[in-house]
Amino acid sequence: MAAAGGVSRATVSFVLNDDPRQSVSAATRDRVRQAARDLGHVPHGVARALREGSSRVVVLDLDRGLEGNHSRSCVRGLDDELAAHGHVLLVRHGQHSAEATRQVLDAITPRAMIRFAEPYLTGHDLEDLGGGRKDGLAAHAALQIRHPPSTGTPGSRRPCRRRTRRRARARRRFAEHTVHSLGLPPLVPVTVPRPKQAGTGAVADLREAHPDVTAVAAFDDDLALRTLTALHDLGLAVPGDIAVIGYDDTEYGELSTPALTAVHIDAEAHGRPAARTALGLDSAGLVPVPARIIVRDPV
Amino acid sequence: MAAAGGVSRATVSFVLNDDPRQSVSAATRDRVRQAARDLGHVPHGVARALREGSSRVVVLDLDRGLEGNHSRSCVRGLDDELAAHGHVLLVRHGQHSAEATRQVLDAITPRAMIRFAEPYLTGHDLEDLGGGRKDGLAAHAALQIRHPPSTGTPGSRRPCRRRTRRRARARRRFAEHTVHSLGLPPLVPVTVPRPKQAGTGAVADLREAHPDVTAVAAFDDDLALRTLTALHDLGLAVPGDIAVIGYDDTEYGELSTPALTAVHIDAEAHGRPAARTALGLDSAGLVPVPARIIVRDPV
DNA sequence: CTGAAAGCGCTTACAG
DNA sequence: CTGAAAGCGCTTACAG
Repeated sequence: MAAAGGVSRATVSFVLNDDPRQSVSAATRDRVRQAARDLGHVPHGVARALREGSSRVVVLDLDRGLEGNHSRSCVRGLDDELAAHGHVLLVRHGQHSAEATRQVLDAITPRAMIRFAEPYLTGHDLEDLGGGRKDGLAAHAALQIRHPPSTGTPGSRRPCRRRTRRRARARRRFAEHTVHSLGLPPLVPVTVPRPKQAGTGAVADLREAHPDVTAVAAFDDDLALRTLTALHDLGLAVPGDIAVIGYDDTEYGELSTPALTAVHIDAEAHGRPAARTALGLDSAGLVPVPARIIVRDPV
Repeated sequence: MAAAGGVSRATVSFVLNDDPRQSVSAATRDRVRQAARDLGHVPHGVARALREGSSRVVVLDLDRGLEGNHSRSCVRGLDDELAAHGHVLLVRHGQHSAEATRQVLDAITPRAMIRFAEPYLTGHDLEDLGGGRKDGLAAHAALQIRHPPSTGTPGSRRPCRRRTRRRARARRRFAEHTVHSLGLPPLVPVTVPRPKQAGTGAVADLREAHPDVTAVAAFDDDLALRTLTALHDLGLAVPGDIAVIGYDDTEYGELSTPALTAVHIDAEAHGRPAARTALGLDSAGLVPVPARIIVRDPV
C-alpha cells in the first residue's frame, strides 16, 4: 500500500486517520486516498488494536435474548452510533462466569464492555434529556401506573431473575412513588409463576386476598400475558373485572384476547448516548424519544 | 512474565500453548506455569491474533433476536463448544450491509463468521448424526406434518422475511414430501399477515376457499399464535374445527387458549458441530438430540 | 533442551 | 512537509 502510493507507511497512516497534528500536502493526501481505494486497502484492525491498546469493538453483555422492543431498539441505537464512529457492536448472550468474561476481554481487548440497561438503571437516564421530559425508568414506571389517567387503579407486579432484581426494585420504588402521588392505595406485589396452572393459582389467590385490586401493572409483557391467561382461565373479564397493562411491547401482545396494552420504550435514544459514553465522546445533543403507551384494546 | 520465570518469552509461549514440537523440561514447565498463575498472566489475544492471522473469536450473524428455542439453544451450543476450545462467541444482530460486515472482519479478523442456521439449511444437518435418526430440517418438517400421526390433515404455512425465504422453501419441500408419502392431499399455502385484522381476514378466506383444510402447520410459533388468534376471532374451535401446530416452541405458546403444541428443536446439538467446523476440528462423536413435539393442549 | 531474533501491521514520537 | 525507526505482545523458525 505504502509502496503503491510511493510514500511511507507513516504518511498513509496520517492520511487515513486524518491526523490533525500532522499536515500532509493535498497532493500526497489524494495520492494516498486513491491508492487505498484502488487496492481496497483498509487498516488491519488487529494490528491497530495492538498498537492502540484496544480494538474498535464494543461488547454488549445481555443475558436474555432480544425479547421486547426495549432491548431490540437499544441494540439498534448502539449499533448505529458505534458504526458511525468506526466501531462495531458485538453481543454476548447468556449468563457468564467472571472467568468467561475475562476470556472475552483477553481475546479482543474491546474498547468497552457494556452491561445492558445499566445506565437505564443507575439513574444516568433519569436525568432530563431535553424538552422537559425524562425518558428513564422513573418516567416509564410512572407512565405505566398512570394509565389510564382517569381511573385510579392499584397495580401489582413481579420481579424475577437475579440479574433483573435491581431493576425490578428500582421500578417498584418509582411505581410506588407514582401511586402515592396520585393518592391511590399502595401497590400489592404479586408473583405470577410458570407453569400456567401455578400462575392461575397465584392470580386466584390475589383476587381472594385483595378483591379491591382493579389493575395489574406487569413487570414485563411476558408477565402481563401470563396474567391475562390466568384471568381468562378464571373466567374473569378484562378489563371489566380487572385491567392489565404490559411493559415493553412484545409483538405477542397483539395476539391475546383482549390484546395487550403496554408501555413502548424506544431505546434507540438510550443506545446512542451509551455508545458515545463507551467511546469517551460527548453525548450531548441527542434527542430522546419518550416512551408511550401502545393502546390496543381498552384497558 | 518471562523475567519472573527466569526464562525466555519463547519458552513461556511453548509451555502455555503446550507446543508438541518443542520439548521443555518438567522443571521449567512447572516454573513457568507457577509464574503465570502468580502473576495472573494470560496471553494477550490481540497480539496473538496479529501473529496468528486471526483472533480466537467466532462471530455469529443473526438478523433476528433470540425468539424461539431453536436459536437460543443453538447459541448455547456454539458458546459452550467454542469456550471449551479457548474461543469466544460474539453475536451480531440486525440486517447488515456487506460493508458493515467487512467492518467487523477488519476490526477483529475473527476465526470464522457463521450465518445462523446455514448448515441446518444446506443439508449438513440433514445427514444421519447417529442412532439412525436425522435431526435436521427434513426431519423437523416431517415431524410437524406427522403430528398427530392418527389423523391425516393437510397443513398450510407461510414463508416470510427475505433471509428466511430459502429456509422456508426447503421446509415447504420437505413438508410436501411428507404429505405425499402419507397419502394426504397436497398442502395449501396461506399467509397470515399482521396486523391482527389482516390475519383474521386471511384465515377467513382460507376457510372459505378450502373448507377441507383441517390443520395448520405453521412456519413458526409466531404465525401459529397469529392463526390461533384469528381462529378465535372467527369463533372457530381449536382443534375441533381446525388444528394448529407450531414450530420452535416459544414460551408464549403456553399462554394461548388452547395452549400451543409445537415442534421443539434442541439445537445445542447443531451449535456444537457448527462450532467445531468453524475451528476446523472434527465434529464426529457428537450426540444429536432429536426434535420432539411439545404437546400442550390436544391438537 | 533453551534463548535471541524476526516479523505480524499498525501508530507515533522523532529526526531530517 | 516527509521518512526511518521503535514498539505494541505474541509465535515460531533458527542457531546454539
